[in-house]
Amino acid sequence: MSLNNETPVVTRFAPSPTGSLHLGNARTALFSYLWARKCGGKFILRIEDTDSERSQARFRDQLMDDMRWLGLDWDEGPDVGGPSAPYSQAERGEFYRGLFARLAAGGLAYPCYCTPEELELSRKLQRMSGKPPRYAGTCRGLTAAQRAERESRGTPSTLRFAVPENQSIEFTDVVHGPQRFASNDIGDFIIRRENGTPAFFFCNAVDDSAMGVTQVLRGDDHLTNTPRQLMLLKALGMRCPEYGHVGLLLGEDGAPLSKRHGSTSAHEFRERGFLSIAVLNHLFRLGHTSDVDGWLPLSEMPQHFRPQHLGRAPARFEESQLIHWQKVSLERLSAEAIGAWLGAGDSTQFIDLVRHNVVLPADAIPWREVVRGELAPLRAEEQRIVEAAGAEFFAVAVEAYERSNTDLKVLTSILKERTGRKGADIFMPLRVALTGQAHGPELALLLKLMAPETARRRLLSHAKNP
RNA sequence: GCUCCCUUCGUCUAGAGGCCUAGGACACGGCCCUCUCAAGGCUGUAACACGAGGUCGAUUCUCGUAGGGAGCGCCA
Repeated sequence: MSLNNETPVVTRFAPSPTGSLHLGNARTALFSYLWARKCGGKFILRIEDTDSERSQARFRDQLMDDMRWLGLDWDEGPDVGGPSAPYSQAERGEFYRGLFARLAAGGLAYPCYCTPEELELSRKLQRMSGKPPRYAGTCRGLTAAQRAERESRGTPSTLRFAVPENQSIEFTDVVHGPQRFASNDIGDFIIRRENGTPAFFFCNAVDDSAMGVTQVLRGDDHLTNTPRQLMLLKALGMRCPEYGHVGLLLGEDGAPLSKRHGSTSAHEFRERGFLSIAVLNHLFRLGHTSDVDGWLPLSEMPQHFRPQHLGRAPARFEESQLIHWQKVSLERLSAEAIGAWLGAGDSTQFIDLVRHNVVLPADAIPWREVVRGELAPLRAEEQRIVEAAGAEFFAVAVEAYERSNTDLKVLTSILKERTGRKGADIFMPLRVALTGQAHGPELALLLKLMAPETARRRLLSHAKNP
């Protein structure tokens, strides 16, 4: 139904500010954003900062900054506000308290006085006897008197949701299709921690519902958690959103994308100089197939986003593909934009010269050195090219250069005439001697940009016999 | 251990019983262009995890097997 534009689509991205924006999260954020934009719906940003130990303001700020960098702007969120404010869970305590009271009053949740140590032990025992490590229900059957007794002693407690017995929870996942789980496989879970803060299963579900979210796109790792949230919303009589679980993002070795794979956060790619639109184009096709193969600007992605073509299988992130989109994206930039991207105040000629030989800003550094700095010692391969040409060749080259007025055409035609050589036999030794490398931007322009004494010195250094 | 999910070229994937001698993109190789690289054009190598079952016919349906992953947390 949502695919037919019948209901207004409201999607959200709900990160917890405990680190920088992971690529996998950036991808689900992109998909959620695109879904909302495709349907003319709303995209909400909600900060899940209930874990005060790990949540940090600087992470939240960086998260929002990186989202903006990607261009994924939100209609409602902690900074822009909206009808469901506040959008930081740390500020929604009052809302949660009301729901906790309702659940407790209705006998749908109960206080649990078990200590973490007891729970740990219980889990260990269950695991050892080959059973799923679930909450044993110790405190579920406590009488009012027993509870009162513990309360009077000041025993700390959590609040657990009383999972209904013998129920079958069914739902249709947007990407996985029909799902069915048995409530008996699910233990009573904590919805309020000892310190009074709400736990993920709870606040995540009730906020989605309360904020009017219609489509929740998230990682596959939440699929088996979904029945919990569905039961919770049902117990509260709240509307359930539709859920879609996207395959996880893996590293090149097939293991979940983690630090040891190198860059894993949007921020790291940003800092290395990847363009946001390159990252977006790559993410757009990881676990999603569009009806177009080519590069798309963000503004055109919504119309080519197809929720029904979201992938179930986990996808590997390969940097070589990102680099492809980076190259394509770079080609679309003006010289001014490339200059700003390089960030070194380069001349227009220099920018035009190197822009097709550069993937990241750092790649321009060697060419800057070629033009106005020092050459690194030649590597074996380049050394061979120079030696094959011979000292005599460079002696002629120095003379030719003096008469060429930095014009490569003149220089090569003199060399051609004097040495009888042609083509690559002339160009390659010159390229290597002048730039130190066998590959690179157009030599004629490079020569123009070089200081005359630099070029002269480089040619001369090969003109003498060792 | 229990529950659930996943499995097409190296990678991202198309494919929803005959259109598939399995298509595209990236990467890789070759050719053309060219001083080189890049770009561009042409072109090549390369995949349905395995086994049964149903069907006239299976990449597509069913069931197993194997491999991978997730969940079972006072993390989200």
